[in-house]
Amino acid sequence: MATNKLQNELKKKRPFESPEQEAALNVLRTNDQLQNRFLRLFREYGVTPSQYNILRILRGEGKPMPSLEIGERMIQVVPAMTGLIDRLEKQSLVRRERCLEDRRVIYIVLTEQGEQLLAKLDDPVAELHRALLGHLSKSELAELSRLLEKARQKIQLEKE
Amino acid sequence: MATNKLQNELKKKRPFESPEQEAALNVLRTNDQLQNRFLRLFREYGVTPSQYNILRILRGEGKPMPSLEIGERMIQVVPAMTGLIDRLEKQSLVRRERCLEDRRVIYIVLTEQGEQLLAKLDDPVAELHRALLGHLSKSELAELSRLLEKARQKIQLEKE
DNA sequence: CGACGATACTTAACATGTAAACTAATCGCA
DNA sequence: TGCGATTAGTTTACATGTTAAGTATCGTCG
Repeated sequence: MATNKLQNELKKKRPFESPEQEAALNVLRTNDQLQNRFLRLFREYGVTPSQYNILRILRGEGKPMPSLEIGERMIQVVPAMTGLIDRLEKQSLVRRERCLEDRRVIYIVLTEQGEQLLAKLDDPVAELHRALLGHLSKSELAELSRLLEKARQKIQLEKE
Repeated sequence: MATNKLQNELKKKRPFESPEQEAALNVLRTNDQLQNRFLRLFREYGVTPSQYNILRILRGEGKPMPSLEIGERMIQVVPAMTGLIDRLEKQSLVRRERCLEDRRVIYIVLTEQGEQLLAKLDDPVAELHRALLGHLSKSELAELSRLLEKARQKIQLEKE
């Protein structure tokens, strides 16, 4: 075929220079659309995707964590954490607690309100995942995850 | 197996709730890492990924375009375009030109400097794509693109 | 021809992400 | 002991993306 879907979606006049570039743009575009949908869902509950991510990480860990450690599990660079935590604290979804043994460290504690918000979001989030990606078969989803994981291998290595 | 790669990467203690969620997080994480690498490359040349994207769209079109039309080809919402164009204009990579027939419309024109910057970036960009994704076979890349395109079908339908 | 709605774009206010520079506390080791 | 390097976190400055509201221009219909 002379043109393909993404090319058409982007109204590109020329074909892609390489399958690598096409795949990279597909990742970018799919991510943008997914993020956009979750952004809207989270907004109904007063949080942003990043804020939700932090709450999820805290719940997953099951106990307070230093903010840098949370940052490591996200893609984010350190300074972004400060403001993010500031806003979560303002909503009383987390609490800062200085570590007594090492006074440089500040633990982030998930509050009761934070737990409750997460609980309220569990079903809508799972449902949105299904609504957006449920038309792919289990084996397609598994293959997609496999390919994306393989894609990241090289990227991470180069990261140093 | 009890755990998988992404689960491990995220230091998650519990498995994913669904293959849909796992795939969505894989898209997110892969995108972040890809974007991060391109961010660094573009920065060496004084532009950001969004700015580069605009220049590419202009070159692809081959003639000046209204800024809203450029915005449509990106994921972006309208107001972001103004600042983006402002900064490109400050670097003399594009130029604003008011349309004489319809004075509401402002055409964005790729300048000679813009063309030159794009030309300088062509090789490094292609090379980075290969460096980051070249370890996937052609058929894997094709399958990845196919799955991502299929993933977007539902997302787009659900839009607005 | 003149007001009203639509269209193209801008402005403002805010959340996020990046880099660079800073502060405070701890560690290592002479 | 005590000084320099390291580590945790904050601040600042700026680019980007979002929503809501504003401005200018155009088209149309009464």
